[in-house]
Amino acid sequence: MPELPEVERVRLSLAHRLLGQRIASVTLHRPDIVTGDRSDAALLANQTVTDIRRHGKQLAILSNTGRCLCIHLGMTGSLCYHAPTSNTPVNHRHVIWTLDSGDRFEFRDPRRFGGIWTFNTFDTLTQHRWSTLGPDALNITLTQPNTTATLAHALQQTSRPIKSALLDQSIVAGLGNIYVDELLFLCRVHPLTPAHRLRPDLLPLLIHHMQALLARAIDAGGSTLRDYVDAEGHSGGFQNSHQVYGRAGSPCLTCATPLRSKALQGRTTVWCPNCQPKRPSHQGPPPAGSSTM
DNA sequence: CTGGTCTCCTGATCGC
DNA sequence: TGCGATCAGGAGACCA
Repeated sequence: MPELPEVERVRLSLAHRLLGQRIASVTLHRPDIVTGDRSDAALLANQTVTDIRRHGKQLAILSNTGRCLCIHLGMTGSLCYHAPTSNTPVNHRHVIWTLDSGDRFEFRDPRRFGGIWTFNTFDTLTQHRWSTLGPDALNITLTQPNTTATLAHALQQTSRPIKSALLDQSIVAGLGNIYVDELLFLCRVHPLTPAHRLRPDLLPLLIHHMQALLARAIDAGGSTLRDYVDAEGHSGGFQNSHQVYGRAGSPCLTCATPLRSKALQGRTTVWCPNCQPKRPSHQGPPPAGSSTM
């Protein structure tokens, strides 16, 4: 479920509750979801939370000792904060952290596609596990030409469909099935367009729409399709703003053409055959005098 | 290198 | 009411 906007909402809501709090104890119900050192210390027992960071869809919880936990929510993972008295679902709670205050936060993950990785330092995490990730989707901006160039280069290197390339976390970290479909619709790009055939002058448009889309999704609290909630239990509202995701067969909100869908890489892909033709008009030769990158 | 398929799991939903 | 088939937001392994 969680893609970048949802994970960012979890980060913000968790930080609001957790920063400066000391973890009194940790209960590990399912050791196999933790990779690396599974000791209480590695899971931050008796430590104070100093920072919560995010890269793509992954979170890092840092403590005053320098240790850190990397948490990946997978499809159904959630990190929820609870007061001592709250009664919440007790199944699939794999790890429970109890704070000095008595409050607790829990990692639940019914499908167990998510997981937790322990590291002695945040640098170790960034140099190993996170080193294979591309730039964070929120950090690719037109005002930082190097981030734009990195993405442009990665896309030029592959003939895979643009949809597959954008889902690849080593090219850009944070996009998932929902937001890639939404982004390609906004850019009027057909999802099967070979990445290296994307016209260079479309890249600024792609980046512009990516930033705007993610920002709007974060503002709306993310997308809740089934059971996504942030650390304080709040659902998202952005699912009501989806233009194409989940709307296969329904009329395009722009031109009323029925939206098409097809499995690509095993993921349902939805697009408008009229707004996103195989050869969009704006993928023809650029107007004279237009800039290229 | 590529896409397609399968896999890890559970649960919601739909048609019969 | 029950039952099986189908489908999910992620991601890595494997095969052709």
